[in-house]
Amino acid sequence: MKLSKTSEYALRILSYMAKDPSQLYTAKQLIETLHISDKYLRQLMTGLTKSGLIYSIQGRDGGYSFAKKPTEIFLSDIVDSVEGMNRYTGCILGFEHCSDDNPCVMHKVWVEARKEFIQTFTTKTLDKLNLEGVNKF
Amino acid sequence: MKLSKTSEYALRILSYMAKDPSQLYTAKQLIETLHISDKYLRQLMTGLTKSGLIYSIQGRDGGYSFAKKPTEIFLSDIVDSVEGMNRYTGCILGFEHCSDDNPCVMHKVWVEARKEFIQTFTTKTLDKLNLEGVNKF
DNA sequence: TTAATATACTATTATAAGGTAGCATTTAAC
DNA sequence: GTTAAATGCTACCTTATAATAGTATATTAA
Ligand code: SF4
Ligand code: SF4
Repeated sequence: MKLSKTSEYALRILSYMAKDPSQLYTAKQLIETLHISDKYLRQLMTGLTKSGLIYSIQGRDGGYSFAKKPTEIFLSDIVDSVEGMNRYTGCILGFEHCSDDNPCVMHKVWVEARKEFIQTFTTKTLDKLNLEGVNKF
Repeated sequence: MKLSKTSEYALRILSYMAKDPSQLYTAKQLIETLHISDKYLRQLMTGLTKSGLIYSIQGRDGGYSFAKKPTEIFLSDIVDSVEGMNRYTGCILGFEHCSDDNPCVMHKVWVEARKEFIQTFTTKTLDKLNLEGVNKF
């Protein structure tokens, strides 16, 4: 139930941007606000750009802004675009080949807990987050 | 929603042992059955022994067996004994200081999903796993 | 008492994730 | 054009996790 730093960063960045989705954000601004290391954030932003969630404008007065509306971006899209959601939705015991037909001892117990997790990430879009009145990113 | 290898191993080992809880298992036997690397498994077993979930008998004809009954071992006890459950129950965005009073934008959404996860690990004991008819460890 | 077969301990190595550095490229203002 | 300010790329470094190696210790059977 822990995400990688990479996914943490991506969620923090995009949820911050979602507060004012039409704005153009520079890397510098994001770094100072979110305290994420410079080059690592830029790598992530390039990735998010390539996957089509945001677009980037190079050159002077450049920056990043949403390519899709926050209402169209599911939390799972964000994780998918930086590392792949299947890293978290797969088997809790690390087995490769799993199914309801050939389960391990934990399957039943695990599937129940996982359901809620997957549900949350695949049905909640960025705008559904508690963006109003919160300033913690 | 992914556990470390360390926790994966601990769960696999103990759930395997729980099929026949009175038996004494040698490290060799566990390694061959579960395909976990030799020395790493032994380190884990030593840790599980020190935390009181199992006991070890040294010397010839030695091995490991349960110190507590599977009915008394919660899944969270297992994770706790090898690395600490708080690694998974903390903040999904990685913040240190969090509360319902000072939440981030994801808190509400996150807490719902986390609830089920914590519930599962803190209320299910080893014997509640699907031990019958399953041979995948 | 000796040999065989276990676990315990500690130091080292390997791998993957996260973070850094430097330079290239793009664009707008002047 | 030149310069300033932004993103893009690639190679390298650091840290934490996982895996391994070697040796010490414990116990039992012959
Ligand atoms: S059966 Fe389910 S819980 Fe067990 S290893 Fe497969 S996916 Fe994981
Ligand atoms: S408010 Fe909740 S979700 Fe947000 S950082 Fe804190 S614990 Fe995590």
